[in-house]
Amino acid sequence: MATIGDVAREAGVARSTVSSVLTGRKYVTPETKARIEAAIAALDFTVNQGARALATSRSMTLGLVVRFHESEFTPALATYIVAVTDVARAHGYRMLLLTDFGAADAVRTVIRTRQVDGLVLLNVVENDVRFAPIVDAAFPAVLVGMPAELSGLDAVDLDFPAAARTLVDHLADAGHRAVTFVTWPDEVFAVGRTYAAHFRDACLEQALRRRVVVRILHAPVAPDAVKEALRRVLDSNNRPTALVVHNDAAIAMLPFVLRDLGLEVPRDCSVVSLHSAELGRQFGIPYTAVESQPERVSELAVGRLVARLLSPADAVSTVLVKPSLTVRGSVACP
Amino acid sequence: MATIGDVAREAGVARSTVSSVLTGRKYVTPETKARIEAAIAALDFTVNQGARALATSRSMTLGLVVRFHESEFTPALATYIVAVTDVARAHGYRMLLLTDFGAADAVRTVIRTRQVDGLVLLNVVENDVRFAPIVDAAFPAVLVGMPAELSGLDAVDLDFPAAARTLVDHLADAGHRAVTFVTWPDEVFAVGRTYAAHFRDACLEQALRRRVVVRILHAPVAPDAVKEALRRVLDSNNRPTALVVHNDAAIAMLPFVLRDLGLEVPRDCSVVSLHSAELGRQFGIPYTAVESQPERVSELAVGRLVARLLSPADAVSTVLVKPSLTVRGSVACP
DNA sequence: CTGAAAGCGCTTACAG
DNA sequence: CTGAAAGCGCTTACAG
Repeated sequence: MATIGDVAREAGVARSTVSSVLTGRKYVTPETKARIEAAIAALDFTVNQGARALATSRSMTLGLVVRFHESEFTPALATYIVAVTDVARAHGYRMLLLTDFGAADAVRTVIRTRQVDGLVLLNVVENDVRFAPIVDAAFPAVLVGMPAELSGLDAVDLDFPAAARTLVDHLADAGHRAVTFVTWPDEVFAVGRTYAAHFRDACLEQALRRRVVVRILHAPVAPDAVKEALRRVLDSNNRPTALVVHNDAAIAMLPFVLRDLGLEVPRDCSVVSLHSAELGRQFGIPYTAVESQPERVSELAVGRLVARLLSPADAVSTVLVKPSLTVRGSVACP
Repeated sequence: MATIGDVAREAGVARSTVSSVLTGRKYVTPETKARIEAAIAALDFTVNQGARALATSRSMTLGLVVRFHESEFTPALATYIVAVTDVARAHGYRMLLLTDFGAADAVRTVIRTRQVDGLVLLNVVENDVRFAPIVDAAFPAVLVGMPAELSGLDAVDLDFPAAARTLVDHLADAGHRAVTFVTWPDEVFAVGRTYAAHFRDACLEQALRRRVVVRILHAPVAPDAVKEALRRVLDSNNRPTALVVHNDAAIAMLPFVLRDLGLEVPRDCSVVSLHSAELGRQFGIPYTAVESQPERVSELAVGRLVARLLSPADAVSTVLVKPSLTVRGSVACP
């Protein structure tokens, strides 16, 4: 493996001059530069990133901290992982993957060993154990998902309250007055998934405002259990005229249940949903919906983190991605 | 951030002695060792991995090369990413995530910049463009998935031929003589997914051996298209008595189609499948099946790579994970 | 058993 | 504009 010294010798200059053209931080006469570039090409030289990191004390690497909660339904995780990594590379950063191994300790260790310049946290919960070591070390980080109010960290997420209002309005505008809101199981709220709570709160508020009566169903995510829960709602005498669904498992299973019961959308029941874009695409979920925007969220999150690395004193910010409604004709007048 | 020099000063020893207790490669008297450990604790010292990597020329980092093929159906990708990373950590390795950016160049660059000690390739295809730079550099790597015969690289995968034989036998044993084999669309074969071809070949061979007549359906993966394709097969006069499905999109949509047509499994049609464990779990796919084993495959793959890092001269090996059949009562006598 | 020295491959003031 | 020197934080022969 050629080193910067080999290149310098080949080009007949000092190592520091080679370094100048590598970093581009210093003017080098075109002729010298050309000679150095020729030497680099001839020797097939590539800078040793580790050595550079040691010299600059910047690793040009970000850490992606992923957590897995068994109780959840997250086929969309890969989309975020890949999107975040792609965006990071576009900014010139590599991505170190940190899976959960006693999350708080993992974060503490990676910060202290100086392996990464900043952290991206996926699957954030309200009072995430990963926050403390980051805040303690005043380490640059960005959250994908909303924390509780005062985490002191940058965060990016879909605007779940706005999404809820959009969906409720869509139903209210069509004349619905009694809807069932299918949301996540209690555990999801309990572990502090703010997307669940924020969506629910906004949904109920907007319903009140629009004079829509809402019943809440905390549906499980296990396939059979969620079907059974949906069946009970749809097979009753006072069937709601519409469903607002915020539960990926439920929306994936809903078509089965509807067919079982011989119900048609929107004739017998209107449906709107908020679900992951990935799920929607792969299962062709045919309902009017707001879908997650993993690419957009990832782009903004990494962009924020990179900006903070450049100016650490920036004020902490929270960015909410505007939801967009895709109308698919699953809503009719009741 | 405390350095090894700070620790040495605090403990009143030389830096090299501190290094000896850090690496554990040299005997140090218990008293000195205790003093050094106390100093490490007092200063909250953690070794700078980059500096260590530079000194040892081993990064203790593996690269995970992920490719995305739009045409595919891979909600299971995250499972592999997380599993591989977990296993690597258990072996003391960090994981650098490399998403596709002109795959061959990406691999070449990461090898030359010495950022990783070895590579794990996910989503391998038959004549993967990522092979050449690895073989050229004689770089340690392991493939998750089967390459064409002579890649010269270690590989680990589910034993797809054995899985095919198991499923065909299961149907043949129950007396089925005319089955339809639902497989991946042509593109999947065309891009060189060996799992598709290996399964198909073994399926057809075993059917011949067991005197089962097989019709082949290359089903698309788009939700509506795959439903339509299944509908045509199941709604015909000469409906097969059983289905062998190897196509995650098809198996996910099959229950819809069956209910639409008012068909019951196994009364009207038997079903066996090979699909991803992730899909099976999240959608509760109710059919007798062989499921992918992401954890097991990941464990063996990383284990193989780590072993090769220790003894680079080992013979190249191909490991096939034995499939296991989960019987769920979706097969009856025709 | 311990320590002084050299070196891993870079970058960055600082002279010239 | 170019180069010699020091330094980033470790490890590893090699003396003692």
